[in-house]
Amino acid sequence: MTMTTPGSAQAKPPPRERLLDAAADLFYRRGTATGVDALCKAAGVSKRSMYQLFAGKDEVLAAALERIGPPLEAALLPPPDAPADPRARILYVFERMEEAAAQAGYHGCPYLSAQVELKDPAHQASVVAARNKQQMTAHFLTEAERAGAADPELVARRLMVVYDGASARAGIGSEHLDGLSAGLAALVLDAAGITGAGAAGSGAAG
Amino acid sequence: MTMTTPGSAQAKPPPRERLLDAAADLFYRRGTATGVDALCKAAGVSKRSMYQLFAGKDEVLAAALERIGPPLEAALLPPPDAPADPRARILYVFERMEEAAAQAGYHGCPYLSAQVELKDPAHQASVVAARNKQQMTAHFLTEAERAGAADPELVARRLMVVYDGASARAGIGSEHLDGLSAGLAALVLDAAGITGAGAAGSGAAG
DNA sequence: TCGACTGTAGACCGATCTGTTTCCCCTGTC
DNA sequence: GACAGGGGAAACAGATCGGTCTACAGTCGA
Repeated sequence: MTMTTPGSAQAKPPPRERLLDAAADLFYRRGTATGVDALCKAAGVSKRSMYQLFAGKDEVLAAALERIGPPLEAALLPPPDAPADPRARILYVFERMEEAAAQAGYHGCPYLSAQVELKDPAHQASVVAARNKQQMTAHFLTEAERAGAADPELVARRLMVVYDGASARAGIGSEHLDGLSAGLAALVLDAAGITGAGAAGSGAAG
Repeated sequence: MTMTTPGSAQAKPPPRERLLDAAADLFYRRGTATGVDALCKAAGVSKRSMYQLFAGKDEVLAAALERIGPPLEAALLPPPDAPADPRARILYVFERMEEAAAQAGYHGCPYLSAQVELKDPAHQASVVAARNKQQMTAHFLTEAERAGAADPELVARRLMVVYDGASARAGIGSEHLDGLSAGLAALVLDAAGITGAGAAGSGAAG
């Protein structure tokens, strides 16, 4: 076996990872119109290497969106062993998103941004984005089912609308969300009869 | 007076209007990355004329976003003399938006798309977009105040989140919204105690 | 020391980008 | 008919686009 992966974690990761990291960062901050020259320069990778590792820019974009999936889920979704309360496990997502949205440099959900920018739902990066967003929908759906909601799919769809709307508005700087999305999500849960562990029902005031 | 504006409404509008119409269409359908060559060709206007009428592409984009404001408001906001019921005047917006979103070629709110694509809130087109979106917020705020809501600004902010989230998800083809946004808006109004003209209060089921 | 291999640097290609300029037709006025 | 001006067609410029290719430096095992 050739030592393509150095045994001791030394200076920098291999070109492929450097490319994906730079792509996730640049495409998110500056948009998918960022050129491959800028991308390769930021990654410290030659274009020759990039085109050996990927078929083209679109594939790099799709792979970068794929790559940020696990860390994004880890940051937004509650760990499987955390609180068992479905309501808490749903509101958790909105609380983490609002925390992220309060940071400087937040530009909304990277999947939604990519889909809006590309406009073509058939683009491979759009497909990856849609698939990853589906995981959050699945989380909402699972918890709504666990909570015994009458129409868990409606709950999940409503929560996704709240999530995308709030993150988008925060991402373009039009909204500061001090609990706005969490309050809206709580409203959705109240209407579905998904109450907290031992809490009472419809107490959320307008 | 030279006959720059022909007295009789003949074949085609002047170059400026043709440019703005083509810009609104192309930038919305293909994104703001559309080139000026394609724009001028679609408008039937020479680049020479375009750069005489506008300082550059960015100014054309901003002017095009400005131009679509009045017709968009006319299509989405209830006419001032229509129903006096604040709840109906709010839900009206979501019903019109869902109708538009059901049409082929819908790609979400053009203002939000532009802001997401440009990413720079200081871009003149982003400023125009933000100003125009503010008018819908003002409509929601006015009606929430008229309805005597305890926190009309919160109601307006929540409604904008629902509006942007639903239109964005419909625009990228991830959602079909059969009353989804209107139901969510109704939930917001219920929580704020904004009931219909003679209707009862909190009947919306999850 | 010698390939074999990997990866960087960067020239290069044709196409396209924004923006400028030239040329010329067409129309209205005198 | 002469002429002024608006505006379309298109060449042009310099930069950048996505993508290909050559040249060379470093590192490995033998």
